[in-house]
Amino acid sequence: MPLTVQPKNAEEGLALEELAYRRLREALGGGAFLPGDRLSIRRVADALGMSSMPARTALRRLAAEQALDLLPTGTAVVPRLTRPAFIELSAIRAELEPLALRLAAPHLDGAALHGLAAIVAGHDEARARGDSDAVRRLDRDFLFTIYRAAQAPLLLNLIETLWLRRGPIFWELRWAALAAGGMRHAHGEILLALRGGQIAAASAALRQEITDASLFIQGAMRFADDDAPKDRLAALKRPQARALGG
Amino acid sequence: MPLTVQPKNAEEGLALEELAYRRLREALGGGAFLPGDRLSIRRVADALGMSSMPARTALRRLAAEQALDLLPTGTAVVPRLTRPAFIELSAIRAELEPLALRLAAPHLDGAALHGLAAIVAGHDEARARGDSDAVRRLDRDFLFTIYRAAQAPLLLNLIETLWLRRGPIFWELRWAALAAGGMRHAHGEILLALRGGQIAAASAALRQEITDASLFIQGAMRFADDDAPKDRLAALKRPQARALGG
DNA sequence: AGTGGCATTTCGTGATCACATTTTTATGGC
DNA sequence: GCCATAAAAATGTGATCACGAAATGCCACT
Repeated sequence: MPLTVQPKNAEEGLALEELAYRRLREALGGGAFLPGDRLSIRRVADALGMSSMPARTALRRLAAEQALDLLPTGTAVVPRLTRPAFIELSAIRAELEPLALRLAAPHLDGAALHGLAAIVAGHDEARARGDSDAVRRLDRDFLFTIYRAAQAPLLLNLIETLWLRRGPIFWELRWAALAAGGMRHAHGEILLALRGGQIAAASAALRQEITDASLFIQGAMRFADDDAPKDRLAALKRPQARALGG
Repeated sequence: MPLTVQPKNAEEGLALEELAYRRLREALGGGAFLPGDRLSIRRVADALGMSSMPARTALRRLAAEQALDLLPTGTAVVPRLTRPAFIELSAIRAELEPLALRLAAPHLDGAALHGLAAIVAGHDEARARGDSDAVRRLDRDFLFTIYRAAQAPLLLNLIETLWLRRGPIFWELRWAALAAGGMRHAHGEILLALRGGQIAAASAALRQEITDASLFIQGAMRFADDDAPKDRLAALKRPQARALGG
């Protein structure tokens, strides 16, 4: 992941398919789409100013990575997580991310720990400012700085995919994210354990954080399947409610 | 209205891309290719009797699933696991597969346990016969019967992907697989624990099996990175060593 | 106004082609 | 015999098009 951001120059020499893929991936992770949105090949191609081919390939790639779902007709759609799917996703994260932390721990030298401390400090400051975007970004930075240190490319890729798939439902929770200020912030605790060489404790704290966040979201979120039955009946009477059309 | 034409056989009504994908996936899992083999779009398309488009899409899909690697030029290549990559893969499996077992345990009723017992019995018989292919297949059946019972589609998909990626190196180990007869066979132990409702014990046994198998393979296998330096020198003197498959 | 049926638009799939780059093979010089 | 070099074959990418299926919109009819 490039640290320096130079979109124009960076995108200039890229293959079109790679450009489309990155744009779509960024849009997905950034909450540009809502769960249920349909992304047709031609519309994406038009929006990106390219022919169908690169857009098609990019959409298929994201679908293969589980970042998009495919309708039976082949149309790509932003995943609409059901409650069981979200629980499953959280359970997988609760296994893989502590694993990544344990793998990373031996590689975290003083400089790396110092960098993590800076992230935590920045996070606390951002939270004091009420800058929820910065909080979220720094939360992510803290964890992925650790995961990258694991030097486990396959595992890192899996975790990124899981986050990407969780992305859309998180952005629908933008309102709840503010309330999440009351959620226990475990990164300081994790950092402390890492500093002390207590790898198992750090791993357990991370697992606990993931589990807690999952429970919080399960409580705060109304999932697609939760209200589906009654909504279907309601939709018969009031055809507007929330069409899934794009 | 007929949604799609009823296929005469399983492959008849299939979209070409799906057919290519399944054929390639089956070939990969079945050991038809060797690590390092290059699969070019046109050659695959020719072999399957279709145009480039479906073959291209199928190869890209497998690459996105990490079942194939891509050279910088875009050519697909059967993954050549290095030792660190294999260790990483095993570590991920050691987390995810026990998780799947724990999720599956509540759903394993008497009939399911009976089916598992039949698989174990068949496995023991096949091992007595020296039928290593059947042993391998029943080993896989035993585990995936459990994993499917977890009713966790995302997790199942991840595990399948990991197995697919591990596939090629396993088939290079065909010779060693026979010697693996001495490897502890933990499935009976797992089944016993499941029968007794000892989920944690079953999970631990599965994790131990994965770890043991990983260590065995690490000992028996010469990985790509292990002998790369000297082999490159040898290849300069004997240019034939191993031609790329087609 | 509600409804059934039909036309239009949109969509994914797959074929074919041009183009630039890479990889392989043949060639010639040492 | 060995290696650099050029010719040739192979390869990935992306554009464009045709085709059938699906979704949408429209309008006449009741």
